[in-house]
Amino acid sequence: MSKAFYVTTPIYYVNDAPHIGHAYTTVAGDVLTRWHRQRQEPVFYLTGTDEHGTKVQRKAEDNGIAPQQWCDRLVEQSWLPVLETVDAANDDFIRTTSARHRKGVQRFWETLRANGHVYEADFEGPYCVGCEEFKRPGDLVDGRCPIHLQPVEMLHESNYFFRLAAFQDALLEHYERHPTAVEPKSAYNEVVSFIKSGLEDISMSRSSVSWGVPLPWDEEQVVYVWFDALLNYITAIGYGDGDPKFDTIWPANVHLVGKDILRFHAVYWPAMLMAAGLPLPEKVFAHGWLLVGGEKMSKSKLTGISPEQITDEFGSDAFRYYFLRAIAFGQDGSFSYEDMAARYQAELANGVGNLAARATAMVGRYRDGILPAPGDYANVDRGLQELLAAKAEAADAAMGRLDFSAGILAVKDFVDAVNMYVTEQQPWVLAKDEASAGRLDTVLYTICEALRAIAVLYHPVMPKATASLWQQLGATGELGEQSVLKVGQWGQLAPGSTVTKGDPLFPRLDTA
RNA sequence: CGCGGGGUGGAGCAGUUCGGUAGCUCGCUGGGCUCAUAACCCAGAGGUCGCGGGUUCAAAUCCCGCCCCCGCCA
Repeated sequence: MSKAFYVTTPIYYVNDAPHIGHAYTTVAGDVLTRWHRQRQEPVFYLTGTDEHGTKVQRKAEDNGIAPQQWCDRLVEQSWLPVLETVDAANDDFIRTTSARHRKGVQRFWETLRANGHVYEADFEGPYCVGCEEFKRPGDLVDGRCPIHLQPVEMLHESNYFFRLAAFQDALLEHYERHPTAVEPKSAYNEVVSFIKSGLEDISMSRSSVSWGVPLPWDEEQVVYVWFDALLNYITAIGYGDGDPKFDTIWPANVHLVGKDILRFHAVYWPAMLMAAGLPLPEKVFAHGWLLVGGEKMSKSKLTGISPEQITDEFGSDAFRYYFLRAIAFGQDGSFSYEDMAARYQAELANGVGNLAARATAMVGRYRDGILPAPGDYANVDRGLQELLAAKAEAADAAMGRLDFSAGILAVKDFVDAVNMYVTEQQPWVLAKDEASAGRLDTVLYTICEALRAIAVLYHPVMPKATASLWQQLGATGELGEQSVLKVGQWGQLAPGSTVTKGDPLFPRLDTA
């Protein structure tokens, strides 16, 4: 069995309320994995929640319940439902409080300790509870954490340290050899310059925290939350039990991360893996932020938008389409309701949706809903077929480099070309003259066959609408199993299929 | 001198790696069509590419300086 194409999202912090930024990452990973599934590769898509740390513990106590109950509640009520909301087809959901994760974390650090990568030392320094991190004195602003603007606490601990500094050269060499291991380029440069600035050994345990995974060799301490959380990527796929499935999935092909957590994923994480003798992930991709009104969303500014607010109005397909289409992946992008509505109307309702409606309506009206066999193809028809092959190839190439907007644009170009083809071929004129019946058959077939390809190409992005289109075309076979690599082979839709005009794929918005 | 992102037609963005007709979506104006979700197609108007200097035959793109906006655990 060939290795699965393995994609991960960051594990989301349970205390946060899910907003469209989280959903954006989840959708990106979902589209990427669905695309690879339709390249007929084995795929594994993982997401989950990060549940340990002082903040969670305190929040639970504030609410008068045990931390585990607090986490359970948030996962059930907030995080799992979001996956439904955006129609994510993840293969697993890892929680850092699960037994398999704790077991894997303990096994991992036990191994590193046995191999001499962990040592004990005293440490004293300013600690920010918000960051769950010791600060360097130079980072502080007026004695406060520059991020949380809260006073720091001076903590003295006897901690265990991970020999991060020892991996500095190996990391640099790795990144020199693999210039696309971190993308986009700006993120790569940032990582390399950070490593070059010098790495220091880093504390991997906490004695002051109890809500975490206990060190196997010292139950008085727990694993520092980041060095617990990162391991989800391997504990979810069987690292803890030595499950043979692990080798069919690891290493990850893509870790999707926000640009803020780049350092953890592109410096600490590979160093940890090197220490454990495990292969490194092929790529860490740092995407940008979603901005609302030009600013980063935040709960305090009340700009955090929940995914439901959008899907309730536009549906999950439009949500998925919009964020990947309108924003260059890897860069910040601004979200606005107006832009979302405008694109929905123009590209989905008036574009693909309307094309499907005009096509199915004409087959219904002129051919009683039975798809005619095409006659001889004219040059225009062949031109459309060639365009499909070219655009399908372009879409695949774009998706391969996580350029979702270019991938979608390639398909959209084809949709627009088909709309133009309909206008130019004027089937309604052909229908008035019995002598043109053969030509009408060819034109109608061409339009429907083009739609078949559009359904296949758009399926990873918009699973629901394309399933409806597939059914309206009377196409056979499982849509999710249609190959995006062979989608350009003309003539896959069988003549004689029953074509039905269904409800609009994307109803127009009430322009109130 | 904390780190980072950005300033391109009315709005939102691409293009800057490897200088050479400034592109896309929406909006706007005019025309075509009537199969379709008042949708579709064509044409057009609209830009000192933040500011100043430099390099060059040629700069949104390279170099120097400056101004402004924004983000900092998705």
